[in-house]
Amino acid sequence: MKISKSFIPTLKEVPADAVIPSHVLMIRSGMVRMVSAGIYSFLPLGYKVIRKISEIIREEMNAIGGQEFHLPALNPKEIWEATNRVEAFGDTMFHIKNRDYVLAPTHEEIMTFHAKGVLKSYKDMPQIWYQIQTKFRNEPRPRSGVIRGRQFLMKDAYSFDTSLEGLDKSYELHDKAYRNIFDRCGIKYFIVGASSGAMGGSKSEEFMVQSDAGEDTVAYCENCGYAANIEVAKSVIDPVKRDDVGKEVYEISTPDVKSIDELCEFLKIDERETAKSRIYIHDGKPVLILMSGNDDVNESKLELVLGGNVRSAHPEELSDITGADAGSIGPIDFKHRIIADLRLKGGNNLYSGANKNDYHVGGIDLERDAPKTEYFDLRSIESGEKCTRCDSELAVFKAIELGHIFKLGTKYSEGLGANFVDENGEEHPIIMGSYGIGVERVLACYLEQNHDDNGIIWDNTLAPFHCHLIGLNMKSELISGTCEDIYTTLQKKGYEVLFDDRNDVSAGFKFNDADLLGLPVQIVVGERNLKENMIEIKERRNNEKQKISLDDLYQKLEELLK
RNA sequence: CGGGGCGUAGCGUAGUCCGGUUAGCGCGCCUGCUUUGGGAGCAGGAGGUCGCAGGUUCGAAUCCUGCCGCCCCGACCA
Repeated sequence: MKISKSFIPTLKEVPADAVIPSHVLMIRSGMVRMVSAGIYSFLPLGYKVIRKISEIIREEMNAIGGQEFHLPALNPKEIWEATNRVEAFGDTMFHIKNRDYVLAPTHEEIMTFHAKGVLKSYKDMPQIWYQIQTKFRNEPRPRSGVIRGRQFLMKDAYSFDTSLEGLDKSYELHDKAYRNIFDRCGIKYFIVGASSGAMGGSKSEEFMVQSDAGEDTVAYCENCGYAANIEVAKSVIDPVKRDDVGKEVYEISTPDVKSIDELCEFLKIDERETAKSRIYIHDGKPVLILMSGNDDVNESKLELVLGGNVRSAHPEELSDITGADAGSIGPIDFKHRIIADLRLKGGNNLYSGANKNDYHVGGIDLERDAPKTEYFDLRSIESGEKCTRCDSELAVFKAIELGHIFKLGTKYSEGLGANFVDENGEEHPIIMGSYGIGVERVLACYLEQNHDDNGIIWDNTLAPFHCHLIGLNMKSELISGTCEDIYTTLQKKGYEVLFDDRNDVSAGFKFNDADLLGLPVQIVVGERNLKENMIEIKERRNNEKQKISLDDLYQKLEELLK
């Protein structure tokens, strides 16, 4: 491709709206342009990369027996009503105004619709069906460029099996395929066990990439590979101490002391000697949550313990429930359920609120003074805490979800009546799995991990072109003639070449554009070297330049672009 | 949906507080000449409903009201 004839609108300046590196680079290198919040056009260069990623996905999916579909984005609403997901998605689903259609945010329903009545016998399975298509979700806040859009490209696959063992096998196949895909794309990722949320089903794993632009927080142990979403992550519990001599409960006047920090300051004690109380409402009933010191309640863990949704009590509800306002609430004589973090188990001589404004109590022994207290893991873990598996230090950081594999079960086959008949003539719902990859996220994550101050650093696998041929002064016939020869020869040899043949652009401009676009190898043809029949070759990954003979070019390229 | 910021030429921005020439600058774009190993030089040129709609005023990019859009934080997130 000759740059003089192509549409690759690079930008020298950083666009005001782009914040994270991948977004900046995609815009600056002319891969995408935004049309509206969370809605992007892929320009030729960006689309070339998307196609390369898609092709890798396709190859790996086909290798495990996947068959590609092309499905409608426009779906009759009633199919989605059969599985109750119009309600489940709520405002996240786009609705068509002048007909009862919705824009598909994913494709479980449509795939199941096609399975119904066709996968009739156990002999018809297993099957793996997939598609690589655009999905639509009315995200309240699109962000980070293509990482969270209202319209995005997703590969999703569905497996159909007759037994849980069969599902296990399909799941394992996808797990392997996903590792191959991300490995081939050159992305550094890790795998997190996760809850499957609104998708339903049991086991699921997320393929994650560490990034400050991520929307999930995860804990990761580099030593043993333990990885978990912060919502469920565990660390070794460091319990509060238990003194040999237990005091009796006594009341302390603590005027204007509200926070744990103020209490510690006032009494000259350590925060580990305190038990913080938070009131939550669950099923309309108040529950007192006790945490050590300033530890925060992890509401996801709390919901797992209690089952169903919880909310923290409104300030005006507190005194009805406890007799005191926030800052003076505690477990002693509390009339409702008490749940404490495991850290507090066995602790004594603790300080907490007195359920009377401006008073606290000391000398609390939870086992003695609040014997009905239940103990659970309720706190969010932090970086530096010990891994429960190997006692190494855990890291807690943000991550982007690239892919997600679920064991769905029968939610959709039951909802839509997709049944099969087994060996004994009995009818059962098909057992399904669901497996997604955010295709644009693969691109964004790759860029997050592979760039420097000057621009992108492509590997040969995903690079939109293999090499960047730069003719420095195209008005020189020697240079332009040589470049044309190289260009033609390289193409004949099967390389994808981007040829900067512009004759009105200075050398520095071309170099900087080349670094920005980041193709793996730059071939620089300039008058100075060409006089000696030499050209320069630069590897973008390490910016190493070498002067080589024109005759050695093709062999050198073969080495570099293996 | 809550908090904060922003909206001026294709891109990046000054001017807005304190209303008053022809809305300024850099990049990019067009023409010509020169230039070609790290974002060239000179000369000339084009390009603006100052987000939209009302209002105040002799006069509005600037003040007031409403709306829209975009970014960041939070809530939400298969």
